[in-house]
Amino acid sequence: MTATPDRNRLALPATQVAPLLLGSTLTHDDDTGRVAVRITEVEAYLGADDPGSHAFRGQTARNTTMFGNPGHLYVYFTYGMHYCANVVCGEAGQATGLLLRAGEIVEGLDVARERRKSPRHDVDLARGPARLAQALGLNRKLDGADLFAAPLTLALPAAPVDPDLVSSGPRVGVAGVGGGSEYPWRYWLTDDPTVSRYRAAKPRIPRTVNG
DNA sequence: CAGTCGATCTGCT
DNA sequence: GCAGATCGACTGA
Repeated sequence: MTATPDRNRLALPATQVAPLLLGSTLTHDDDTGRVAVRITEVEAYLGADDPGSHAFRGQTARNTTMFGNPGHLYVYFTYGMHYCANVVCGEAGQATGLLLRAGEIVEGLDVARERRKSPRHDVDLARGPARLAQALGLNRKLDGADLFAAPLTLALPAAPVDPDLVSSGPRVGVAGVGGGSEYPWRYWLTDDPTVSRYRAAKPRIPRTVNG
């Protein structure tokens, strides 16, 4: 390896970093346990110009981390009960990042099972962004944390995986502009069993008031 | 397997 | 007030 730190390899728009992050390993090691996940699915968000991004409407208290330096973890709380985690990419201010959508538990299987009681199959432990965050024990306290320092370790592969093994398609859960095939910004390892099942983003139908 | 729905925080209107 | 980068439980085939 050259002297180029892995952090600098993240200082590009998320769509360019995506193939590099697939196959990488993220480890979280604290007093509640040590779990490592091999990333198999990510979703790119491109900052102020991306209607599907949290950064689209500018910087807020929640998304400040996205506007910072690459190589940090952006953790947000959503739907009243779930955490999701992004790897911040690009240069400071660009607010581009990769949502970690799915992975394979490669270390700390027992700890991951303890954190995620419901699934009957280990393949479901980190299948989906909120599940992955829960299996790794990620929460708002880790928002802004350095991915290359304790308690986190991000290990990038020496070289990106073979492009033939990578598939891409529309993002999940992003409705309207930015949710169609116009933006195929979801990337996954083809045929990997831990990749989350695709669900088309559908606008919710409001309940009728008069029941 | 596909469709539906509740849980309930955060930011914007 | 309301929609959202979701999940798990439930329903009907």
